[in-house]
Amino acid sequence: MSIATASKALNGRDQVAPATRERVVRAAEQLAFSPNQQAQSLVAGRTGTVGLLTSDLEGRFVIPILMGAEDAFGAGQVNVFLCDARGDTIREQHHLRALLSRRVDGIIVVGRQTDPRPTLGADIPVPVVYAYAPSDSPADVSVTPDNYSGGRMALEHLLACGRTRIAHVTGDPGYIAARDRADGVLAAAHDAGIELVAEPMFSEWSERWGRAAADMLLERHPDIDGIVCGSDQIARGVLDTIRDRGRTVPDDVAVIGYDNWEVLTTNARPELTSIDANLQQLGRTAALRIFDAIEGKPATPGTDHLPVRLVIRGSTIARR
Amino acid sequence: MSIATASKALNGRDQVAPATRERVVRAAEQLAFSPNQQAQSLVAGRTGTVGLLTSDLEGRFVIPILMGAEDAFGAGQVNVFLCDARGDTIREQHHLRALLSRRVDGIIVVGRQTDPRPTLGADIPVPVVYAYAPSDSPADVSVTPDNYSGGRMALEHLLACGRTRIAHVTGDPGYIAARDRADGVLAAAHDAGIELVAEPMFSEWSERWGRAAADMLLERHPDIDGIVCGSDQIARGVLDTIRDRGRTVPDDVAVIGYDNWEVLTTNARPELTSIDANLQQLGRTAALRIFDAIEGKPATPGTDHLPVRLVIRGSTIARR
DNA sequence: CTGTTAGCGCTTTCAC
DNA sequence: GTGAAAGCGCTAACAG
Repeated sequence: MSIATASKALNGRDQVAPATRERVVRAAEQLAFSPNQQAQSLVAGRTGTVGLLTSDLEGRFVIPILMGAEDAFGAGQVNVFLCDARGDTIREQHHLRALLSRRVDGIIVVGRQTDPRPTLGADIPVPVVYAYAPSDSPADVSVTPDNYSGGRMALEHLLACGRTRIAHVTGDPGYIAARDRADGVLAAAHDAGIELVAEPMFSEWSERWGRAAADMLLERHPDIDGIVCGSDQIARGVLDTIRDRGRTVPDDVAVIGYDNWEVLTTNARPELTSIDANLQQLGRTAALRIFDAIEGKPATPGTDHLPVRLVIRGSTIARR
Repeated sequence: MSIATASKALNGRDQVAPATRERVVRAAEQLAFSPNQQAQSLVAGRTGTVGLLTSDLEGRFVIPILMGAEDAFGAGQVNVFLCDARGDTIREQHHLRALLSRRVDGIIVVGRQTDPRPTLGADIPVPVVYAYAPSDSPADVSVTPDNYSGGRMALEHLLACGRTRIAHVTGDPGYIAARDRADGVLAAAHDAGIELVAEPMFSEWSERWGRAAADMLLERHPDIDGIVCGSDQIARGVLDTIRDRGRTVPDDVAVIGYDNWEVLTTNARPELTSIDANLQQLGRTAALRIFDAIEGKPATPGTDHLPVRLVIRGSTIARR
């Protein structure tokens, strides 16, 4: 029995007698034979591995994206190298080099904010897709959540709940995510022919800020009936203050968060309505882009803004 | 110029003339040559890759562990395949097979709770270390946080803060983590010659339960001055209720959480003292165990309980 | 010091 | 239908 024949038998090549194939398969099982992917890759010229290069320390964004990517690739077909650059360019270069020398078939770069990040450069010999944080080069392929639409969606939901005296409390204005969401909120208000009770309030992504902002809003606009928050953390702070001041949610004031971070939304009093960025879908899309590029399909460069979705809970519509 | 010589030059073998080496290195740079790890691994018999097999969907535990492991291996020296089995045994087997056929040098298995998990079996041809969730086979190597000591540490801290009328509110009694922590709390109380104001209260790992439990405790034991919580989520609920009932933290009641989950602890009012499981250290230790095993050092089977640490914030000691 | 040779484990022609 | 041979990109052993 030659090695070549065994190879054909195991790989389903059709130049093998059924009987022979049978014998080979049986033998392989007995020996618990598992083909050496290293060697297979060497001859095939592709490894079936992809690198995921991230700086998302907390893993809040990267994990759903990774899961989506795994889904798209098909579990076990493609494996993912996860590398954490910790926001350090040197370390990123280091990891990039390592990934390339391991001959990954593609690279997904995941940022921790939606601000554009520096491109890895055009001379990478494998396809690269930027997820969450788009690349600053229009020649690259990027996928990112549509924060503008998210902002719109949040405000429109409050309108649909019958609210008209609405404010927007959000995080660090240095983040483009904060500005995009605020733009969406303002545009939706404008389209509906209403004005927010106050200018959007920017500060930091924390519960503390949510508490402080809500305090001020309730003081100066006692008739306020809806607050769009730029993050779930801010929303948690807002909820606390409303409660402390003896008002109820959602009867007096409806509150909506952003990110749909489960640990925050489902533990809130009442549970928090929020905008979900569909990160798993984002990961899936990124993986598909890589896949297409590997197959040689021409990539459309530029940034794709993927749809987000509204998750309604008790902070905007009372549960009975 | 022969290929072999080039290889020697680039790998720092000492049988090359300095001038030749110089020439080779320069040429390599010009061509942006990066050696094919696949081929190197094939001949070396080891790949410099490790598999991280997890079922921790949220990534709350796995990310710090991954970071610790990366640290220990040295960034870029070893790369990590991250595979998420999603709590599904079939998928786990699938990933395991994929990892083995990729010839990883070792496997770290990360669970999402500290209850022992089924072993992958003794017939894996590479070293395996179980992190967070130990293996149920004493023949395996496991590292897990020392929840018992964590419970002790929490209670001792409240004692050190002068508290004596203390209760323990924790999560699902189906989790060994809940039981271990409770045992530690009780043991420390016993050693100090005090009794808890009530039996440890088990229910679920949620803020909702924390709120309900605190309500009951304050009702029945108005003089209570300290509460050890089994998780930060529970602690957040406890804090809310204490506040709602007009008592202050830490003056009237000191509260300590568990897990040191930043998003919960640093946003609390006041910020939450908590027990940190040192997961990054855990990851580092797991990686070192793998490393030793790869080097052929004999492994000590069994479960190692790694020390945890106390992180003091305003919920037990007032900040001025 | 340099180059030749063999071989890592596998797949793929291409004769037989 | 089967097997011998070449080669994927690299390193190690040995001759020159």
